[in-house]
Amino acid sequence: MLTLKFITENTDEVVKRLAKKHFDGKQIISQVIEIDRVRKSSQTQLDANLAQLNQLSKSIGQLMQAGKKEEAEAARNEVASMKEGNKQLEADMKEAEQKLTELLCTIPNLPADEVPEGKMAEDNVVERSGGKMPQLSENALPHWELAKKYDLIDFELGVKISGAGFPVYKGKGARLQRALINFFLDNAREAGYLEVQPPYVVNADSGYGTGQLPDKEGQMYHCGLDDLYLIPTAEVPVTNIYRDVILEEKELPVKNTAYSACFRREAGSYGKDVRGLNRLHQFDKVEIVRIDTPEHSYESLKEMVDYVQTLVEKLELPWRILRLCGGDMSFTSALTFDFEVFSAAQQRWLEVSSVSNFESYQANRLKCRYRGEDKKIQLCHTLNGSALALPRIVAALLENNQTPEGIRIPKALVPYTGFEVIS
RNA sequence: GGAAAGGUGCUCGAGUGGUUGAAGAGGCACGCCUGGAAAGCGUGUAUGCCCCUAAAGGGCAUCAGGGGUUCGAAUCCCCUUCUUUCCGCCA
Repeated sequence: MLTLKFITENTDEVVKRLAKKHFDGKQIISQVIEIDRVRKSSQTQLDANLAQLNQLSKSIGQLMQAGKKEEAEAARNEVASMKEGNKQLEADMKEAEQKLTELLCTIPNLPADEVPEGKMAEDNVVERSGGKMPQLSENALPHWELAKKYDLIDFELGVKISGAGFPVYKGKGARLQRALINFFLDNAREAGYLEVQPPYVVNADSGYGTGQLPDKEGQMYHCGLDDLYLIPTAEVPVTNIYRDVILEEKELPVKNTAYSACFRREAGSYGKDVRGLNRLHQFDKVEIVRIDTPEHSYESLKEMVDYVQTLVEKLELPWRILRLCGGDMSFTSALTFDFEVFSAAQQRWLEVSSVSNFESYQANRLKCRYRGEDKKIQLCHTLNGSALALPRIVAALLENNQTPEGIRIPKALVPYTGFEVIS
């Protein structure tokens, strides 16, 4: 969430910038400022009262020791009567605090200046693109047909075991998954990221820290008995490593990478979007996460985007990078670049990565801070990106590389798969 | 799952109702000492919020989290949670 300090000091700017995300913040922000005023005044009053109480209590101790029982008794009565008024003040303050966080959680992050205007996906700007568009024959198959033909993925079996969106990978299909995961992790490590293996279920505090809770609760699977959530991305457990942490400036940027299975309920999705591997309830992904200083975070973002580009290039896929417009970017992001690869048989672009700078929006919830060279403590910037999500990469690989002799595996991946062709 | 013991600052560790935000030790930072280093000596070493704000200063809260008893709680009581040990179960 945005910091109160920034909102109160830059009210007009905040309202103006939120408009780019098509969020009308005028009313809610004036509400925030008003409630903050209430909070401050009740705290000032309460603190003053408590100071007086503390003083009196101390004097009672001294009077008792000095044997002045009657004076002590008088002071005791005085204190008792003062306490009543404090209860109301305390309640006011707590209520204001709670209301404030609730409201702040409903305000999205401010888009960076570089975010293009726009309402929807069509308004995103193509940043750059590369790779060679494959020329497929007339009878080219979509990946779900190919998966069946070569017995790589069994969607029906997944339905039997769990439900739609939980495919079973088999044989070379399963080995391809494993190869991609290792390929991505090795590349990330070589690029300087520390590999971590996080838990796949998280508590509510973690969900709240990265912004999945409270508003996106319906997108996560929830284990009611233990009140734990299945992670929708490794971003959640990995970023939460740094919840309530004060880092030293010289430790930054922190660079972590993690493979995890990801679980998403995807309520409300339908049609061609969910065909085959296009949208699943469980999928594999390697994530990269960075914690950085405000001064360096955009440099980090650039490095991350460049890094992801090397992956799609090594996989020899036609790719493009989109700079998301204000209307299409996520609630918590300040600037996002999406990577898409072209799925030749489906004749459509598939999103395989989303690389974002959240600036201090996540860090404020996480209380992830750093101590600068000047000893001052301030919020970090957090960033993350997929590097990469597997299913749509697999879809594009299968479709684009189909030949009469079978499906060709890109060179860079062969050491990982142990085979050059799926036939 | 059953039983027991615990959770104190960067770390270890003292502290069972009254100037305890917290002894002591270690670590770390700075200074002195030194040709340099070690040792030694000295100083400093939490976070959030509020008041004031230029700085300085002051106040409140925080000894796992929440609630309670009390004029006063790290210290007593209740709930939650986590850790450790033993038993049970088990990849």
